Amino acid sequence: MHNIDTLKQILHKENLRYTQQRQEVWDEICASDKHQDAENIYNSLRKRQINVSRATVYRTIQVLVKNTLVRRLNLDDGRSRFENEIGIEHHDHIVCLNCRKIIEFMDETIEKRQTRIAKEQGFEIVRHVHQLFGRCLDEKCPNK
Amino acid sequence: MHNIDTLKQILHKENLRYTQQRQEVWDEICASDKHQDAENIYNSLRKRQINVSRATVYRTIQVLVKNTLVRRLNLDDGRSRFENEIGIEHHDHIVCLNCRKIIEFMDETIEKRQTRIAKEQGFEIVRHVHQLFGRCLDEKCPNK
DNA sequence: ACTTCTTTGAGACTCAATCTCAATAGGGAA
DNA sequence: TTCCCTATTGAGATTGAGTCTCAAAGAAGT
Repeated sequence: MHNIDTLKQILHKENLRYTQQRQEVWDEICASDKHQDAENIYNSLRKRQINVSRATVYRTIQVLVKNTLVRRLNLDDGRSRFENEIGIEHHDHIVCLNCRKIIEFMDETIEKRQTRIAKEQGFEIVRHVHQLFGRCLDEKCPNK
Repeated sequence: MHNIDTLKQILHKENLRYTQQRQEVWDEICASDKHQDAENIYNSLRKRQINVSRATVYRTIQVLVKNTLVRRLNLDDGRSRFENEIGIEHHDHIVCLNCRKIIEFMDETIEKRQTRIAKEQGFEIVRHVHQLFGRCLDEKCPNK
């Protein structure tokens, strides 16, 4: 399938070998639209009887992030979270401080303005972080 | 002076005692417009013959951040940086990936749009993170 | 199947940050 | 000022995400 080729392609480019473990880590990240951390990914794989070590999970994620198959999110809670970045349009995140629900957003005006602002300051943007932390109105949110 | 009263006020509100160490940590953060990390703050104080432990630096910073005398910045390099937040107008940051130079920016349009976007999604924003990472054109930047 | 070189896994290690607990020091009462 | 009570401090232990080490296992070309 498509995901296998994508992975093989970047591993080849990086002079790395195609292995079962790397495929499984990549599959796991693609399979979930949740924003999983490394430990979640490791546990999900183990639960499915797939032998893989924490070290391999972390090492594989590094390669995937470097090649923009995966995006690393830092939501200020001490661990990185990961999301599939292939075939996904760019977006930023709104996070509920109570229930940790994550909503994605994207605003063309903001994107353009930040590019212009950086340019005015003599910067060329490589990446950006834009996160809105707040409280949601969800029924199930402990917020009430 | 003004900074002493500010600190005494919030310590009183938090039912905490006013101590020399807490004052020194707060002074050190106010004294620098650099975005220092906890280790920097600790070292600066030690260099000035001020006895204070790492534990106290970290503990004091927590109180200052909780009471918005100080802002915590997470620039994705594994440690928090801190800046005085008293009497400073709100701003976000542009960071050079090569020389780590930090420029502050603020855009009213972006601020308003993000508030509206969050509201549309049923969120009330408590705080936000907006950071632009890129490469600067500075002469001294190893970027060249 | 053979050889070579990469990858893997278990556990050691790193590093920022937090915690522990005995010793120290605010600060109100007298 | 001194006493007393309780919070704070400091040194070092601990935590936890993430990285490193190195012997054993595995990919891939011949």
